Amino acid sequence: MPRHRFTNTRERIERAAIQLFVEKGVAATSVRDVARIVDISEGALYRHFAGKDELVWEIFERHYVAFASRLESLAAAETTARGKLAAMIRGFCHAYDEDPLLFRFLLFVQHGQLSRLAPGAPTPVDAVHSVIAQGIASKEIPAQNPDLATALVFGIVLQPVTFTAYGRLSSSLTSMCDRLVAASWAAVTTV
Amino acid sequence: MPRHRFTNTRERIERAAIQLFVEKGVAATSVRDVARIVDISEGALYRHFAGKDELVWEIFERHYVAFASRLESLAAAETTARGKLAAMIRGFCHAYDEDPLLFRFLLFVQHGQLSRLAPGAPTPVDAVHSVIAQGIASKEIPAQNPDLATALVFGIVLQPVTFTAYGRLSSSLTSMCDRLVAASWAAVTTV
Amino acid sequence: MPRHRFTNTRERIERAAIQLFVEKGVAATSVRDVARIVDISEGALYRHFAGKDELVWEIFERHYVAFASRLESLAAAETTARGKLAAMIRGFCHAYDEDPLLFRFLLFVQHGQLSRLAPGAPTPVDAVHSVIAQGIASKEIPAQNPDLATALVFGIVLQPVTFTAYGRLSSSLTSMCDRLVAASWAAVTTV
Amino acid sequence: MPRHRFTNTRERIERAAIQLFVEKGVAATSVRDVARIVDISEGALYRHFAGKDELVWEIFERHYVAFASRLESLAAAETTARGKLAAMIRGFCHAYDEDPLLFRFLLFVQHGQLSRLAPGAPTPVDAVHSVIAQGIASKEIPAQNPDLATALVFGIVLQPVTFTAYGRLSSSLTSMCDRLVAASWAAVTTV
DNA sequence: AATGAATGAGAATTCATTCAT
DNA sequence: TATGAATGAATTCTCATTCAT
Repeated sequence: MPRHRFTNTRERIERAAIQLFVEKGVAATSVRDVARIVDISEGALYRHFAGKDELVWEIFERHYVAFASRLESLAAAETTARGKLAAMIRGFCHAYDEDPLLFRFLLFVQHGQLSRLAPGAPTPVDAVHSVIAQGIASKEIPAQNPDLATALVFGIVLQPVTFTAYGRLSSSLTSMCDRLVAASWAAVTTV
Repeated sequence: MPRHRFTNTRERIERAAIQLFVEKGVAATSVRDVARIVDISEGALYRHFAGKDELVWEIFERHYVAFASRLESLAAAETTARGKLAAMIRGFCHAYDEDPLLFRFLLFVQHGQLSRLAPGAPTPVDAVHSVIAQGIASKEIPAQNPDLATALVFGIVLQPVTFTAYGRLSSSLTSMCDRLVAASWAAVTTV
Repeated sequence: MPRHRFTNTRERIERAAIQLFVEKGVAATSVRDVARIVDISEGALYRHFAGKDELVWEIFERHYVAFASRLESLAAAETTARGKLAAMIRGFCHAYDEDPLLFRFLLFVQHGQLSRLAPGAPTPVDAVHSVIAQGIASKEIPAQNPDLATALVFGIVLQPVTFTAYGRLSSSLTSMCDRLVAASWAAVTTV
Repeated sequence: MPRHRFTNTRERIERAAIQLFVEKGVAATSVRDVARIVDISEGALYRHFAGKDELVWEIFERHYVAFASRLESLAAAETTARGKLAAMIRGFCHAYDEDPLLFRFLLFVQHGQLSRLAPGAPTPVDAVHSVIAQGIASKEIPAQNPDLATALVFGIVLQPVTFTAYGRLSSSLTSMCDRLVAASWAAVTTV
């Protein structure tokens, strides 16, 4: 049975991969597992991706950079530090709710992939860090270690994702978004 | 090399395993890797641990439960919700600074191990959750979802560990401890 | 060496396996041994069989059940107990002479495999037992324990196979077939 | 804890080994399995036997030769071919009933051990073969291939042991002894 | 005699990847 | 593009055996 032209095989591979990588972890997911879900042969997968590592990397890179850019745009549309931070956190929440699997993929997989990013490539951490640093410079945020402040914001936003994955929280992040904004601002301004 | 008597092979295996599991991840660490560092044969390792899974599990279980108990003791020695929470966060910081590798091992490995814990076994999450729930009951902490509040505290405390692992923060957690306590309390009381 | 198309690797694996299993025993035959004879890599073997156990089982099951059915057909074509028994014994002899290796494989391997057979699956023992029980019911065979009678027949027919394997008898069973029939009948009717 | 002098460790090892070898097969039984049952260390076992192969061989050789001699004595005490044969078959039955595990050990293990026997060593097969050959010479038994006749007798006597192992027959061989004698004689004299 | 840690060879199995078709 | 047989290296684990104590 020849597969038709205009297939979306590549997308189906990415989707299956994301799912398995999140469910079982990258190392525990074999190329065979992915091929089986997509219902193609293992060999066929190599027509679309150079290898397993590339599969992980290509999915990661594209979405990670896009997400970072999106965060930067959201921040750029606001004028105050608090507004920028709130917009970014809302961006996190929406991104998670739009595609929880993808979000968790990016979260869990980054450990192994960050080192491959181009040196100047924008990252969500940079985006938040930059807003906080500017807020400190403009005195909107009290003087402090901007890296630690960034860590606090990331912790506040991402830990609920982890808790959700474990079933300790119900699933929508958007519904907690205001709380996360408030908590982040409180954490960052309480020195 | 003495063949036995006064040998501490088991401890050396645990130490090597923790190091490699943190550096490369459990899946990417082979039994051979561990044996090579300890400078014993692969087969010898199986005299001390029933298998790779057991190796991970035994190290995890012992320290995880011990840490949870320690947190509970620290909280029990305090009377107010804030005091309990502060004591526990200090407990986290000290635990990390005492043995950063072990702490990160527990942090990164828990995903796969939590399901093996005995049903009633105490966990750090339970310890913090319990203090927060009591604080809400006693009005020391405003009414709110205690699970979300717990997530906020964990995010605030653990994300700096992650940032430290990536070199984005300098290494001592104790030095930031007061800040983490303040940020946690602010996050939890700002609803 | 063509990589595939019109390949009969699976059959070659089965053949090599039967030979080695008979020569050295299942436990003493490694997957590597089999792969070496077939001249493929060990890994390649797993494309055709899920594992060593499955290799043994699949070969056993197919031929064992087929042989049992064949015996049943042979018996069904006869009318008297003696005729049925004779036909079955002839069936044994022909089966052995057709493919002595396969026959010995079935004989030596059954110990470990019988428990995996589907509960109602026909077996050669059942086939013979059934004929004997009917013969006793119809008074063609004197009243006696039909299990013991079945054992006698099996012993008479199979022991020559064992002796042949040890070189104590020359190889064709068919040539002794009439004798085995006569001996079986004598053993079964002498109470 | 030093074990006492006058131990019977060696006997206990043999007993455990026989049991495991019969239950699981020689190849599937590890030295560790044996040591565990005897409750000694693996190393200690090597004080009593040079190795696993020797363990099998020493148990086999002693009992096999003893049994063959016993059969020869039993035959020697009789004068007629039928009497000798009957005595030997009774010997088989008693040997089995006295120690079914040991009997089955000898039966199942001989395949791998017979080649190690000293060239002239007496075997049960030789004993029976010799009686039958003499019976043919003396016309007590009709002219025929004495090897085939020996096979018939062995089949008739040993197959019930196999059936017993599978639970298809109840356990005492002695109770069927007369029947086995009659069947054997019938099989051997019906040419 | 006995222990138990250690070895080293080898077992079964998995897996990313290649390649003829 | 797609297939699927094949590879070869690596992985987990077992086991008979040795040896210092």
